[in-house]
Amino acid sequence: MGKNVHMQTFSSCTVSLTKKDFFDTLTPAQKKLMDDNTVDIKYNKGEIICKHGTFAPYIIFLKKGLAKVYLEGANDNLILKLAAPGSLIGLSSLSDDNTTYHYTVSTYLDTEASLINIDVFRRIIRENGEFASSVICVFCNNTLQTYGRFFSFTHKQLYGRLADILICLSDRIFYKEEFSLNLTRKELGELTGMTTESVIRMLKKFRQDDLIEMDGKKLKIKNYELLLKISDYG
Amino acid sequence: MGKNVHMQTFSSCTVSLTKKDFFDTLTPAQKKLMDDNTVDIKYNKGEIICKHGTFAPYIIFLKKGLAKVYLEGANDNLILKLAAPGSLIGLSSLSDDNTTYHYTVSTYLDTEASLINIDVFRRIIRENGEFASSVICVFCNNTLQTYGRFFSFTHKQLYGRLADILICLSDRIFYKEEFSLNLTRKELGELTGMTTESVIRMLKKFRQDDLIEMDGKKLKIKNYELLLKISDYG
DNA sequence: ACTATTTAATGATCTATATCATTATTGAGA
DNA sequence: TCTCAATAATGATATAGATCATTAAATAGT
Repeated sequence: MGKNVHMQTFSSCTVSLTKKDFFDTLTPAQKKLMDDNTVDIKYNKGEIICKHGTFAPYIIFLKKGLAKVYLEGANDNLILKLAAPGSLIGLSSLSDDNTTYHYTVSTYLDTEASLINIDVFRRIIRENGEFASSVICVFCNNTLQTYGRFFSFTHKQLYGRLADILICLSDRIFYKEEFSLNLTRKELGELTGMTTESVIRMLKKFRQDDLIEMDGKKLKIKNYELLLKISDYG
Repeated sequence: MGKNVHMQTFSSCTVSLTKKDFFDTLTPAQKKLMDDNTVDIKYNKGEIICKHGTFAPYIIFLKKGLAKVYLEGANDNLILKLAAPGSLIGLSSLSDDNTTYHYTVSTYLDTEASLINIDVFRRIIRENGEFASSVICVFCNNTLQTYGRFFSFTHKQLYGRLADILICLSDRIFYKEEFSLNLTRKELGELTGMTTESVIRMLKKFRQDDLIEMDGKKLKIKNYELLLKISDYG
């Protein structure tokens, strides 16, 4: 009976699950208002969508592709999360007193995004309680995810963190156990908080232990269960 | 000209600044509704206010005292933040599909809290856009703080993290440079993600370098500027 | 006031992971 | 097809910080 709530449930997975019905709470008038104040933009792989510290004129809704949300350090970045289609980016700029972007976002793949005027977004939050609740829901999910990631980073070691990410990529981004890895080892390192060299070594270990199979950019998870156990164990 | 936005601005400080006017957006009727569905409770030092995984009937508003919000690990905890008077706790349980507390909260000092019925809280969010915006604002601040902390944990070493916390205690909790340290070394360790022994060693180092002065539970910051530099440098 | 328990302090080791140095491989542009 | 730059791979070494072991001091309970 009941679900066992335990630290083991924390994962450093970085992707919130998609909310398809996010804009369904809008009235037709609000929908129109938003549409009139939104532009759709296509980005090539590797382009920057928004830059930490710049003024935030939009909330960004990711329609297609894949992006990383990160903090820039002196030498290395800290990836806060991967943004898959359905993600809202820039919500933390909704605060009235802090209207800049609080992270940099750039694309991994060719990406399409809707840029929604932030003042209109704010106005609709004030007008429409259901919509406001949805936004709060997104914040809740982001918060939980960040906490889980935080726990992983402080309590798991490299094996566990890398296992986390592989599971995350499989479960939440590519939706299958075999996928083409578009991330470099360096980027995997940024996602897991380890050096490139360590990523390489850990991946090798995983391959030797028959947990995964790699061929060029193709990666296949061979022993999902054990990988999950490694993620849990730390 | 302009403010230089840089990673150095990240701190592992754990306290959001107080929002005094949080409930000012409520109409008299909403204020009454909330009051009728709120109980005020006093907790002794060391008591648990809410436990990770239990159902969340309340949003907790901290009126007096000091509490820690943390995740329980097998051996050690991860303190997510310190809650000073003015803090709202349990907001992440507002999400409709996840109505449990996502962390444990216990008190450091004798503490007073208002427990606000969560359904009433939800209802008022839907009814009152201004209030919803304020809640979103709190989420924004929490998010920023968590990101900063995350950055510190992954990019700074022990010196920097301990410096962060001392500055935080001074600036945001006690509001002066000399204060009585109510936290044990173990708790400081949980706040900074290091072992008790390391806290002790770092504190000793700080004392030797004439950054701080300690006498029993009294702690005095002697060289605030340099401490800040250490926090920045990492 | 006296024991028992918790907390603090300190030194000696150990280890996970970073750092450094080098070579191999891949991919992109001319 | 060749060249240059980026990425990947691998071994050797260094180190921050954890872990372990012990003693000292402080706090609490009887």
